[in-house]
Amino acid sequence: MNAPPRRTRIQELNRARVLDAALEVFSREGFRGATLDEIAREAGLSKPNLLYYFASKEEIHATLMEALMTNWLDPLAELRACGNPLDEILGYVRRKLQMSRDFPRESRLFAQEIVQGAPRMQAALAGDLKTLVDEKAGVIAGWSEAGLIADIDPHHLIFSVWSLTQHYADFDVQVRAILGEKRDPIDEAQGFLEALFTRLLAR
Amino acid sequence: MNAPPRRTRIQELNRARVLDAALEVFSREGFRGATLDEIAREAGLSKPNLLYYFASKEEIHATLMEALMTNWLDPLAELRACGNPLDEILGYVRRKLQMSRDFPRESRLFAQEIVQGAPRMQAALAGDLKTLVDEKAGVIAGWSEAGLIADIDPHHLIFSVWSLTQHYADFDVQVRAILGEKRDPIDEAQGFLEALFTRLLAR
DNA sequence: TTTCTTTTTGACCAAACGGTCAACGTCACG
DNA sequence: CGTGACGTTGACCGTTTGGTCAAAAAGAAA
Repeated sequence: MNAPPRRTRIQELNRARVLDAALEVFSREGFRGATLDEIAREAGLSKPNLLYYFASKEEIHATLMEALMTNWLDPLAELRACGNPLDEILGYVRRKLQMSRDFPRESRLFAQEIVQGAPRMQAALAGDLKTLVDEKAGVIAGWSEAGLIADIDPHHLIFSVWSLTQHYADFDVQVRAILGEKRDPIDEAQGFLEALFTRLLAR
Repeated sequence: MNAPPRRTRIQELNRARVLDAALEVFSREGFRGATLDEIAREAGLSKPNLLYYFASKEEIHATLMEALMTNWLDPLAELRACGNPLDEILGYVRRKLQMSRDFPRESRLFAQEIVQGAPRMQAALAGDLKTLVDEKAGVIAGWSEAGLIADIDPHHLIFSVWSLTQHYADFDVQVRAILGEKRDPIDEAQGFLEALFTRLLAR
């Protein structure tokens, strides 16, 4: 497929620094709102130096999105048809919620891209993502038909997992403004969401 | 309080055109990503003409957010303590979902602002919004204690309504990419969400 | 040390940005 | 019809934007 990158230690290090800085800025400002100057400053490099590692703003963003896509699909990919249905779905919810806690910037980067109409990700959505979702929706539909869980639309079930878990990363400011400083949103969400999905799926 | 605006017909019309164009562009690109040139073009005005009606980009955005805030709180404000608990909550869900259908741009504008850390809305979140949410959370907690609905955290219940309904506006591209062209997302969501909240709240 | 490659940077560029202004139309109303 | 307020615009300004480039500095290999 693609040839091995063949990178020096310095390249490895500085590319990583750029991508981390870009994640910070893109997830905060969106693609158009982000500037190379800000990314460079955040990465601790001069702008020309940054452009030595990545040819353009587009390329940085594309690199970030590509890496994100894989990690994003992972928690759903882990859902096993052979496992206990309720456990499998609750496990998926737990993994997604954990990602909202551990990778909120990634979640917001993804949210930014989708809210803006996914101008540089359409293909991935209709491709890999749809393929995986349809497959897992099939698994869930099978469980419903076998009477192992309640009879609900599997696609909308998956959407509900996404929205309920990602909400705690994407809308973090709002959640914290309402709950106050003393409460840990995601900690509380864990119990709430487990109860929600348990009740939803019970026969 | 604030003096009556005293506006001509032309002012009324053109201010409305600017705000509509700005809603389109801001909701698509975020604050920094949006440009006055694009808003002006979308509104069918020259840039200086646009700046005759609004002093700055900030002012357009602020005007938009202020108008949005009221409409955004409305569906929750309508929740009545004296009504039937399940009906009241299902009614709230229905109203919110209807807003995702009728005002997706407003939903995305709001989402953009929050995802970006609510830099020009912090006060409103911790103020009016928190006040209203806390009040209604109290009502719901009362229903729980009275044994009229299941015992769940009222704040997280409200978050779940927000995330599940707004998802269909904010992540519209993704939802459509997965469901395909022939399915009507919000139409299907109606039934799904009613089932979800009925099961969640049942004693 | 020498030589060659990789890395870094200050100076620079054209385009796009938010915003201004003086001048010029257009409108309502007496 | 005249006149004063309202509405519109082309030309312009200083700054920021994504991106370039030649030249210098730093590493690696001999």
